[in-house]
Amino acid sequence: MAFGPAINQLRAHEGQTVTLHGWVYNKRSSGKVRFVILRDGTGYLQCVAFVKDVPQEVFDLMDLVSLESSVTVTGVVRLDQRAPGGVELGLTGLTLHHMAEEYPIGKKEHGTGFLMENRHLWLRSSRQVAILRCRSEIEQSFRDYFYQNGFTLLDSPILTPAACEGTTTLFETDYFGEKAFLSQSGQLYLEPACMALGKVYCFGPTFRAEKSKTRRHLMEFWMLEPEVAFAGLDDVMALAEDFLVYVVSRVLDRCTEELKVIERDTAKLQNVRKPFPRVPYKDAVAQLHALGSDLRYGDDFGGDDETVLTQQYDRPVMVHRYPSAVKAFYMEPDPQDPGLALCVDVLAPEGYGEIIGGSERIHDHDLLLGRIREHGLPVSAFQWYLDIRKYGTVRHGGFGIGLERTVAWICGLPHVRETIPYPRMLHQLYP
RNA sequence: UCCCGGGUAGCUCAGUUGGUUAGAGCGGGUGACUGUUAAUCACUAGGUCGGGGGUUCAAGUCCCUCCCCGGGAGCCA
Repeated sequence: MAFGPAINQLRAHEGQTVTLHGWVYNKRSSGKVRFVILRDGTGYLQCVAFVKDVPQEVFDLMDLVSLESSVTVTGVVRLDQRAPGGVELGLTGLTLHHMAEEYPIGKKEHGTGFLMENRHLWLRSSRQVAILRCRSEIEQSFRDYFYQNGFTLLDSPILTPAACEGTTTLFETDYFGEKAFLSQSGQLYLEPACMALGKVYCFGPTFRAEKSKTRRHLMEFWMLEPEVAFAGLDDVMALAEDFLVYVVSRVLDRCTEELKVIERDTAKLQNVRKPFPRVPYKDAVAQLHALGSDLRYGDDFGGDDETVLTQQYDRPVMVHRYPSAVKAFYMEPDPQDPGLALCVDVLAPEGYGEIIGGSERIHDHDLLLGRIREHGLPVSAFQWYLDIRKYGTVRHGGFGIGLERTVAWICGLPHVRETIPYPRMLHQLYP
């Protein structure tokens, strides 16, 4: 099948007769003149015909054709101020591929429950198209940044024998009679790999069986994790900062139209420049106390605390050196204060919360062995992980960034469910 | 698991102190209209008021219970 120009390229074809394929987005009529709005995935095109200008069967079909029917239109491209977008098609031919049944999603408002049940159709709406284009651009920029900065992509396994971090809930599956779990992080596999390749990253789906039911949680989400040999906490923070600045500027540069459709206030994204504030945990706690929080020193931040704290800044905030007790077992203790971990959480502005968590990893064999025992983890299962500390161990570190939370923040969305084509949420596995 | 808020037409919702035959907008159908912009206008079809039980002369409305959905907490990206 020969494809004509895309709707968003039509302006260059003024005066020409073109043929386009798409779906009927809307239709209107006024007696002897009829309008069919065509949608092709790149834009919307008003197609116009007067009764005297086209064969009767074409004019009739313009009225009979149902919303979302698939059609091919032929006509002359012309500029007209009255057309949405300023370009329209003087329709001469209309052929029907399939007459759609009554379309469930109307032009008026719908509830999110109904839209989620019809996610496969909801994807066709202009807002969802714009969001998914932004996601695609963000995902591409994730890969491009690390490719351009000398990292090697290292795919980590999805089926794993045990909890990477021990405690949190995992999806269990059967592996020829043995228990296997869907991965919740590739980090433990990246640490050995960075000793082979220097700078590595992985990017893939991640699974958490936590029964979380909030606007920030999915059971299945995409996470990118870099890991760098010879890197300390300051290097990890600098990397996270440089990376986020790149991603945001890339979206501002290439997704202008999409951000307009979503009605994102891009002024807030323009602020995402170096340097990001680096706030020690203990200073953040003091700051929150001054703002009225009853957070206890030693506790991790709650959702409200994160929101209040990030509202004090116009760009992402890097909170570092949390108490070791609330962080993962593999994090290097701060030599200045061994009760603290050399870790960082990057909190997105506007109340979007944690999008990055990273740290310097323990590189001393005996210290790590002690931590594994303290956490009640089976030493034998972690032998390969401990091995790295026996053969030329070095300081190293990295972070993980959640794609969906990043998309939600950059697009200014109230809920992560719109950032992924088919969200997997608590009690929702359909469509 | 816990705490809130919901469930009425295909969709989004209203429904007073418990009181006659349960309403609107959108969508569907029929018709009108030569430049519509979520077109407009007229007419029309469309309901097990989430399920079960109870109180009452009378329940969409009050009580009990179960189911489902949404938001939040914990946990996390």
